Amino acid sequence: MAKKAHRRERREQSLSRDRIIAASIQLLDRRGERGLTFRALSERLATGSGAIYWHVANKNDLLTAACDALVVRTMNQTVVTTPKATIRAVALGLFDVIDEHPWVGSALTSALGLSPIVRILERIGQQIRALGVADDEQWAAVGTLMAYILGVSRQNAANRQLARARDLDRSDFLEEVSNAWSKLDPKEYPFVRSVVAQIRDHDDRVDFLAGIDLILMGIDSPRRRRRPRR
Amino acid sequence: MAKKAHRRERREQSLSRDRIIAASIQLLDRRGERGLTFRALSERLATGSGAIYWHVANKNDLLTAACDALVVRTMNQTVVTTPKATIRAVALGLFDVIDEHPWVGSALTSALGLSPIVRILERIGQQIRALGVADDEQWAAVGTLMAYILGVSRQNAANRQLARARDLDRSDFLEEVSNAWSKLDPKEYPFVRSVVAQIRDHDDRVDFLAGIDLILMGIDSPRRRRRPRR
DNA sequence: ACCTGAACACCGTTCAAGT
DNA sequence: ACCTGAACACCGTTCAAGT
Repeated sequence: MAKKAHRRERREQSLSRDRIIAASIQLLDRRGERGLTFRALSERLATGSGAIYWHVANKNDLLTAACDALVVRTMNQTVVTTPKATIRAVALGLFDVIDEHPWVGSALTSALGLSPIVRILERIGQQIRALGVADDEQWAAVGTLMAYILGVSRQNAANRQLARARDLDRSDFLEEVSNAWSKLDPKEYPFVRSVVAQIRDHDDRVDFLAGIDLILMGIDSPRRRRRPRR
Repeated sequence: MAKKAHRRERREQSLSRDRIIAASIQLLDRRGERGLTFRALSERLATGSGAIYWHVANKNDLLTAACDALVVRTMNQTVVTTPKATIRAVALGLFDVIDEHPWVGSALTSALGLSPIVRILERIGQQIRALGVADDEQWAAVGTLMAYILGVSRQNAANRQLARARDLDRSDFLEEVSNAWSKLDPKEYPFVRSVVAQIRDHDDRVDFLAGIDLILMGIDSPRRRRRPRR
């Protein structure tokens, strides 16, 4: 008599950091942020939960690594042309990854000085330099763009997740939001009520790029008080 | 013989949503995001964990409510003067609350259409209107500012938390980041390496306001191609 | 109407023990 | 060196039962 009636078939590939990260991305995509679990992961990888800790420090490390993998992929996909076009491409690339993988948005906050953020800073920074922005203003410019890109992308992703959680598609969701906003007290919320119409049929990606252009315009326009003649 | 040797003294005040929210804020401030627990909360409020569910739908509801309480307070504290000054004041107010209560940053993402976000949109929107921005461009302007404010504040808060977790003060933390960045490959990371010096002695609040001004400049500057003469 | 607290179905992380 | 899986110390949420 065999010791175990039906032993689990052993995984064919041996465990590795990369395989763990790939499985994590799948889990996060398919089941959301709360779907990434050491139990779910070890089941999917046909291993013990403790084995994962041999390749990965902890859950946070795992999340950052998954994030970084996607950021690297995105950066490699954007072609470098003129500075402004490149900035737009990087921005849109990040917007789209976060739209597709909403968990990237929240994970990306975690640590300045950590690789995914640094990669993005570098990419944008090089373009800001190419634009001829003064040395001592480069940091502010890059920081502003960075904050904007992550800020909008994250908010967009949050909305999508909210919609998905309630089984609504994009337009149903916007419908619901604009309905809720229409019911606000017009005395207390005149502005929000006045943009209800705009909310309903706006295009997130277009708005996003409009904001980028707004910031690029600010970067380009003369600092200080008076405008130098051209 | 008494049934219980030392019965727990009963709370003097009866439970209420407000008291629960106040206690949650304290817990979040003192012990961080992971310190908000129904068990910790019920102990602090001298009640059963289930009792809290009578006043609050679930943990997410609780988090949003705590968030909203602080946003309301902040909005009430900012004085309205000129449009741009008001925008700066609102922005700085939010920056500071999030700096002081880092968990507000992450909780604020959650839901468009939910009160704290709507409150902020309204406040900024009214100023954008007062600036005379065209109707169909107001939404983009407000959205950009909003994303920027939340984006930077959140990143700042994340850094502070990271520093606190490692028992470093601000300058030690920046020291560490700039050290790490100095070690990056200069061929791969020329930009990041060139701004290492700026990172070390920059003032977050000043940079933050510089970004706001950058965006306000963009909002003010003529759209389309050509500049109208003044 | 409001509160209690045990019970349920989960977590991340550790670690002695195996190969 | 790498893996196993039980054990530990937690979670959020529910719910019969109490007042």
